Amino acid sequence: MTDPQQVQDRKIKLDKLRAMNVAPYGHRFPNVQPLATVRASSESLNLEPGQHAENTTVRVAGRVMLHRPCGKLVFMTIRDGTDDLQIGLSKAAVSPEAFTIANKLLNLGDIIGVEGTLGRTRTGELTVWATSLTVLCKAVQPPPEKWHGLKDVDLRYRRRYVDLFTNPQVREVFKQRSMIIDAIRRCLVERSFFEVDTPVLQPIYGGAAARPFTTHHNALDLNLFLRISPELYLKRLLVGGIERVFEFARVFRNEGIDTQHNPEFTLLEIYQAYGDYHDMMDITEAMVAAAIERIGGGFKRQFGELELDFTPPWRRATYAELLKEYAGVDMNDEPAVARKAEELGVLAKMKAAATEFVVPDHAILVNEVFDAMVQPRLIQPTFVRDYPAPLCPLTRRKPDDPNIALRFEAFVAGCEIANAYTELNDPRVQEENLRRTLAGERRDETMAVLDEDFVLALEYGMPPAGGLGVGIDRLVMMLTNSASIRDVILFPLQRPKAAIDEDVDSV
RNA sequence: GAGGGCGUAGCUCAGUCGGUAGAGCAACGGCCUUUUAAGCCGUGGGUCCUGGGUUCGAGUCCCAGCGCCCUCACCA
Repeated sequence: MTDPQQVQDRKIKLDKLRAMNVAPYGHRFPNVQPLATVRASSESLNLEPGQHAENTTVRVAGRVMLHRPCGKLVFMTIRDGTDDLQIGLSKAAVSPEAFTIANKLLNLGDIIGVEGTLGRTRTGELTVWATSLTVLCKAVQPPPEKWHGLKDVDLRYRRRYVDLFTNPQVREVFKQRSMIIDAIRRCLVERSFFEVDTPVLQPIYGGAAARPFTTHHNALDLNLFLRISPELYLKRLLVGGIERVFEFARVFRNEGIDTQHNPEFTLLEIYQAYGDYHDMMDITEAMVAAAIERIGGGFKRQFGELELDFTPPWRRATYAELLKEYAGVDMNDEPAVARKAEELGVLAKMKAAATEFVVPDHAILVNEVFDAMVQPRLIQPTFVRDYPAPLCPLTRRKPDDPNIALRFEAFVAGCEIANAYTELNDPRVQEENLRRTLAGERRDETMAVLDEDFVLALEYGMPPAGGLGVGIDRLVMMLTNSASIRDVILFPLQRPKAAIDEDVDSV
């Protein structure tokens, strides 16, 4: 396939540079100052418009975003990871080669290094007046349009590198993502939590209800799963005496993709020995507060049309209270729940979806009513605790009420961002629960099996503990006002284009 | 899985009733010493997502497919 005309033009310039003995792909360019630093430090110079400070040598580097040749002057705007800054290059002040390069051989998207002095133009624009110019990288692909940037959503994800250097607000979201994760990590370390890495490749998967990805190890001739959760390994570490443990776990779930689900995502899991789910609520609030303090913008934040208020403490309510409040029914009033479900058309919907329809029991109906009437209205950060036990078969029951599970979920903007339990540590009960759950699962090629080593670990003794999972991507969405999970994941999964598919097949 | 929308130059987008494929930016050549999405003069650039069909004639209408987005469903 022949190159587009603009790529050909740029390759011609590449050859012209080489003919001038100029390396189009440069090397080390030491001692550069970030553009934001240059801008900040220029304040103290109090430069007047038109003024030029001869004794202020700076070295900067960046990508050419705008290029304005103007006779015997060339103005450029370059961008680095911190800021944009204008470069001015006068024919009288640089070598003839440098002027030719700047005037004729540079294109938008090239990366250059500049040494020069600081000044302001007549209109007051801070400018590095170049004394020398170094080509650091000639770009052969043209960047997107300078005003609108890269808009095509598909291309933005497939070529995130272009998205990042053309759309600064995208870079800002990922910078905030990094700061959020760092703030959470520090918050946990400060509380004596211990960060670990547990296996991604697992011979037996567990810890959540989700379909896994499968893979294979050649040397061991072993089928493996990509983890759907780190839970069973982190609990082994509780047995091992790591009493406060966490992992930022990349997990993989072989399920649908939408604005809140990506096949791989980051799940923070935390376990605290001798604690329970109340401790996990405190930690959730503390982590989110630390994250917000780091990225700034305050506890009251815009999310789409909504204004969210993350000021701790968040509302803590029981499942039953919220059901009463939003659906107007008593959780234990079976006829009332059934009537409500009927009103909502839940049964009809379930009949339409199910292959073999089984009359749902009370807990299922409660759950349907909750999902339809309560969850979408949990806009402000809310902890929902004490779930109906049948909905959480693996969870410890409330000591004085076996119908209640010691679990909470945190919702923001109607979206689940955290899930926590007072963990079960009786190996016999845990094993029974696991077996019962597995028996109820549909048989297929990726069927879950009982992790007997996990049960063995519990038999050695796991301290009572609180456990928490936080959907980091969703939390980042909320805090950065991003509508789609793909906007907070650098390289979300996209179906490859046909040509790429062929390449894979031919290998 | 169902419904809806989108796919045209490197990028952002127009394209009327079916009648020779358009603009801005970018690119190329020229002019210009204070520009700010610089300006002026000139030039080149198209698998109109793919494949069929209807038609004298299809970017436009029909069918099928591919990719992406949205809503719903599924999935915790």
